[in-house]
Amino acid sequence: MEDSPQDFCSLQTSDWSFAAMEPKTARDKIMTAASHLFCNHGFAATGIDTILTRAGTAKATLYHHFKSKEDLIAAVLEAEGNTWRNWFFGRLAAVEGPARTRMLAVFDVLEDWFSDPGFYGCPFINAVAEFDTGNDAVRKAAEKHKEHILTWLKAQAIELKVPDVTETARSFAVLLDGAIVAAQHTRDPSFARTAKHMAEHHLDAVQKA
Amino acid sequence: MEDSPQDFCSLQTSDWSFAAMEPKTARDKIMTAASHLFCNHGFAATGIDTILTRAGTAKATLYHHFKSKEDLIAAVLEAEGNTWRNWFFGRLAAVEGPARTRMLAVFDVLEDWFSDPGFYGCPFINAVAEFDTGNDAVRKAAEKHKEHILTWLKAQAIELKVPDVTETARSFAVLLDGAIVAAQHTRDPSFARTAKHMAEHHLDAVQKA
DNA sequence: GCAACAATAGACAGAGCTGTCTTGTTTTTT
DNA sequence: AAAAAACAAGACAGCTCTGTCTATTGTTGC
Repeated sequence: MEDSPQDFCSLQTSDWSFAAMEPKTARDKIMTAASHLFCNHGFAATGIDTILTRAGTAKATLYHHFKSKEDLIAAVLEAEGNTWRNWFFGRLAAVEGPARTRMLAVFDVLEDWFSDPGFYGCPFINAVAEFDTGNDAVRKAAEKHKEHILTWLKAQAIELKVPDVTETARSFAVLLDGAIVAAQHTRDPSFARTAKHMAEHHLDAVQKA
Repeated sequence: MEDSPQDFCSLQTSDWSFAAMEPKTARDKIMTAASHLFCNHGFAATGIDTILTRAGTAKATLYHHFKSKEDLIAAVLEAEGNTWRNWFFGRLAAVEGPARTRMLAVFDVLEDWFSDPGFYGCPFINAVAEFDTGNDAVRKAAEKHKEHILTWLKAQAIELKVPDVTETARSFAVLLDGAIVAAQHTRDPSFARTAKHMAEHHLDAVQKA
């Protein structure tokens, strides 16, 4: 269970996670520690004291910034979502070429994500898996995250002039989730390429029609 | 948090879960209760006493049959896996027609699963999401489950004479995971059909080559 | 009938959990 | 320099958790 901060600090290159940012204020230190622990050991399994020890802060400080553990979980999820989406969409915005190329580049960026030694799957998928019916705030946060991704996908699909924009976005969403879970379970980043091939097949099929 | 057994008993028609079997021995009663609670509220969040109350058994009985909570979790996962695979592959074995039809029928059966009001996602995906690096036995159990599915998929792919059996099986696995997660998050069973369309596109693409 | 087993009921220990509170110190702002 | 905010350190209450243990009651096989 002991989880040395060292092996994590060696991953500081990973810029897709809030937990990789070097914290300045005590609030950031708490968020960073909580982010890492929640994502690697689960939300329920991570105690407040463990977070405090890792963050090197006092308990009163935590409860000064967050009114409860649930509140902290919500804050961590939101921060992780923001950081990840900035990273992900930023990478994609830099892709040159037509919409099809950019849309398929999704899976190249995914593969980079999967290849990071600190990859632990999608925090939202993991959170919903843990709480399921228990925590509605978590479900809503995950929903919002997925909505952001769907919106981006739809914008690309419109540019691509596919016949059914919504269905293409949904298809890509399924491939995204599937690749994430497969890569998380097997620790094999190449599932991103498997998903990419299917995305190509899908676009070929709907565009030639 | 209270979780009336009634609303669950109304789902006793769902035969894909161990938790839907009517228990006879005390051991079964514990397994059934644990199965339901673990899958609906998470593993860490479910206490032993909660399981005992639901099962209506004594604590000593639980620790007579299982040496620890971890042991119980392992047993529940194995039972859930067996029950689910029997149901899933049983349904598929009953499908008439060529291998392609049977392989695509995977997603029809999935949609039935997703449509069950008691659907909570895949226990193995949820378990790995919750424990991640924490519990190796859980990872191994999930691996074994995925291996069973991949084996079945490969057998179909061989019958279908696709050029790359392994890659087709991997592709279907990604679609499976993706559909499960998407359906779990949105509670929209039609993601199974989205996945099915992509599976068709994939088979079309690799078979015409 | 009797021995072996399975199950019940519940007290109990030891630990961990969340969250509150106090007291003092450091940092920032004005 | 003075006032205000942020933080550290840790005791504490109240609860829940896992797992053990004792004492007792059914149930089954021989």
